[in-house]
Amino acid sequence: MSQATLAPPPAIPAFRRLAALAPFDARADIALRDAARRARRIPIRQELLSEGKPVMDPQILLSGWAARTRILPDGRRQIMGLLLPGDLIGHCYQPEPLATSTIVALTDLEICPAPSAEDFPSLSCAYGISHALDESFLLAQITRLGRMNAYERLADLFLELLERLSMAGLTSEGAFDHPLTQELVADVTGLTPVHVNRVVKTMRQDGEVLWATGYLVLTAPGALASRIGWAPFRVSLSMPQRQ
Amino acid sequence: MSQATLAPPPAIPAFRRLAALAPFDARADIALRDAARRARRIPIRQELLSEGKPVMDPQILLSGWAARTRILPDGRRQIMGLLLPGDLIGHCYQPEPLATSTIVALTDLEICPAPSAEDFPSLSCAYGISHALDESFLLAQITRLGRMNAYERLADLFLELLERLSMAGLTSEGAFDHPLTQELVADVTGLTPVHVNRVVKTMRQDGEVLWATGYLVLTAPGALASRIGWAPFRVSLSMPQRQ
DNA sequence: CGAAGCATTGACTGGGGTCAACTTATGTGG
DNA sequence: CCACATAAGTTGACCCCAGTCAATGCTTCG
Repeated sequence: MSQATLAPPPAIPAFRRLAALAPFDARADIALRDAARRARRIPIRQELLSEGKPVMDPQILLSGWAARTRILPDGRRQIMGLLLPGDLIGHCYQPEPLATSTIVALTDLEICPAPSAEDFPSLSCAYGISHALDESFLLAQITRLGRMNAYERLADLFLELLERLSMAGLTSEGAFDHPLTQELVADVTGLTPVHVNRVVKTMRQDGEVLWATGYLVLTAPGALASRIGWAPFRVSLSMPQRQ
Repeated sequence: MSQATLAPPPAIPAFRRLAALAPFDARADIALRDAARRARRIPIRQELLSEGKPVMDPQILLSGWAARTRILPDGRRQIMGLLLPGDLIGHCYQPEPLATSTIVALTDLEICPAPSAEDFPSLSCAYGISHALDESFLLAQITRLGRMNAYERLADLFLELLERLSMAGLTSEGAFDHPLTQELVADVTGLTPVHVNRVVKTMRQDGEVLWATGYLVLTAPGALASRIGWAPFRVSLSMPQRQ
């Protein structure tokens, strides 16, 4: 037996995502379950990281949504990206890291300390890929804001969310639960809440989305993706392709 | 002597930047000079990385400017960020990395292989900080595109360039050389070339900038910074503060 | 049941895009 | 060294996407 024992697909969505990025061995799986037992609850609206302040030890987001935000002196707010179950928080490669953005809980959260990559080498691969994906989300966000119109921005964002949530097994048939208000979507997409509302109205009329508070359905994700030229994220040859 | 010998301030701008991020020892300095001797020239407009293709071994940009770009199916182009002397190219933490954006030379470049952090531990700190700064530039870019008007976008970009170039010693008195066309600035800031031209005209009339092809002067960087709420980048407590 | 937050809609405005013409560099070959 | 070609910068006229302002419903939850 030269091959390390792989853990079975995890039941916890957050860990299912990590395993989808790069399989890890049974030892790492045990460490993760153990960490999950020491999970901490974070109430909605609480800040996990504050821009300019030291960064906490690396954590895994077990459940709930969070946002990386920056606020301009005059109050304008931009959300740099959303954090979903299975995402990493506070993984840095520089010494004494300072937070470059504020992370705020959009729902009540569960987070747990991330087993260190040194102790569990089979996790470092998943961590590295997760990190690279994070960067890739930022690039997608830049393209959205810089070169897409309002309709495309919303569609592109929804497709990203669908893709990311599906890695954790949190979607079914193009549908997923979410805690987004139209104001939050506006702060992600660089629009105003009023205009988000108008665009959502159009998307509904087009039959592209069903949006109810807390719940979003993309009726034809594939068609929408090809219409706006959206493509899945790919940051490593070794990352398993989705079907 | 418990302290490692620190190298004197490097003469090459690219290395001066790295040393400014985190001091390294004489051994690393020698390795860098040695790498510089094996520098490669890249002609203008050549691609260093291509989106979706495997990433080359880690390199240091010794001289010249490059851009991280993404092109939408219909030809719209967005520049995610600019690469300046001393910036790192192709440093990834995931296995078998694939490029998430295309990197194209805006001028003739010199690049050299980056001495590995394993062989020269005193460099890993500078690499880590450089990596964190890169992310921080992406966040700045997102805020620019999402929540700033055209005037602020240009001012913010110019201040970022001034700050970054000054770390390599490539500025004097708010002035620096650059290879930017108004079309390139437009692709960075998410505007059209025509509108960039109009905004530059206003900035000239305001006395904020002197822009000639190849050369940019910010007449009062400090005042401009406080007017638009710009702040220097800070990603590590251990990173030396600028004066 | 009241209050606060969120969603929705209309009327109007304006920043930035589009189109097109023209001027000014840059440069390349004869 | 000039002639021509091409790229880059400049300007005006006009338009439209998205912002602003404001009023009105609709939930949700204490």
